[in-house]
Amino acid sequence: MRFVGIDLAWGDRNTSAVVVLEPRDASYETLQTLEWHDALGSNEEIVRFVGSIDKGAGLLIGVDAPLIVPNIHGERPCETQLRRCFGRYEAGPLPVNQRICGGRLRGEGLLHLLRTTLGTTPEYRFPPLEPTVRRCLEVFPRSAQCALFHLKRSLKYKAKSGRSLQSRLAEYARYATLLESLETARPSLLPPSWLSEVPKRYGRELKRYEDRLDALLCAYVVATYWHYGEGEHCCVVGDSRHGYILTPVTPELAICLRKGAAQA
DNA sequence: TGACGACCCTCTACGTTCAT
DNA sequence: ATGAACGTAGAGGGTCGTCA
Repeated sequence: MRFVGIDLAWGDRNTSAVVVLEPRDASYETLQTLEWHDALGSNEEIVRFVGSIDKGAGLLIGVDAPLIVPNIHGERPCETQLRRCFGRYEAGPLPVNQRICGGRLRGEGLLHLLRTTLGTTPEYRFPPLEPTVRRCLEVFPRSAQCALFHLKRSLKYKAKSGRSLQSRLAEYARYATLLESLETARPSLLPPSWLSEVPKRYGRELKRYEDRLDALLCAYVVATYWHYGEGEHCCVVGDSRHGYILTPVTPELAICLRKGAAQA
């Protein structure tokens, strides 16, 4: 079984990062980093890289990018629902529609390529601990951070006007420390060696480090989902037809999301 | 109740810095 | 002097929280 996290750039100009996790032993309780790449270009390049670590058995991929976007205008129902519960944590998702993306949605292209090349489908329903499952699911790191690390507000490490480099570097260090703390979680994540090496200045290196952190978190999220399935640890918001987002949850967030689903 | 700011992420355009 | 690389500002859609 292998778990892949992809931080997918929306456009072609920026690079994407991929982190691959594998269970350390047959107990599946501890995950270790098998492989990573933080400067991948096209979808073809990404699929080639994922294909290079695929053993043909179980493969679960988590992508930080919209994969199913049928709506022309407005936002997807899963985004509305997610914002209602995560908005107070300043972790609401970006509304996505075909108009914003100019009708050219990179995630859909990647999903298609992964399906035809590696046989991973976007169907999110499968029994936990199924060792031969091959799926590709949309995940959202910002909500995952709030739920996994019990944050009151999302981490502010993204470049934004008025945000100093110093404050961003502090948030990166915090993010890295929080990811390291997953060593004592279930499943346990052995921190990769690069995790504590936060770049000290602006530039490509910092951007790629950021992508790697998000890709690592995406991989961990799908691994958690594989372990527990949908329930008190993880929720799938939305559906395969209108688009969905997989996110870890706290018990309070699970109640909020269930309430939202009942109203929808 | 309405207005406003903040937030999510990426892109484009433009200005600045650095190497050749 | 020139071009490449990089940083910054603002736009885009929709919702939530705060304040008047």
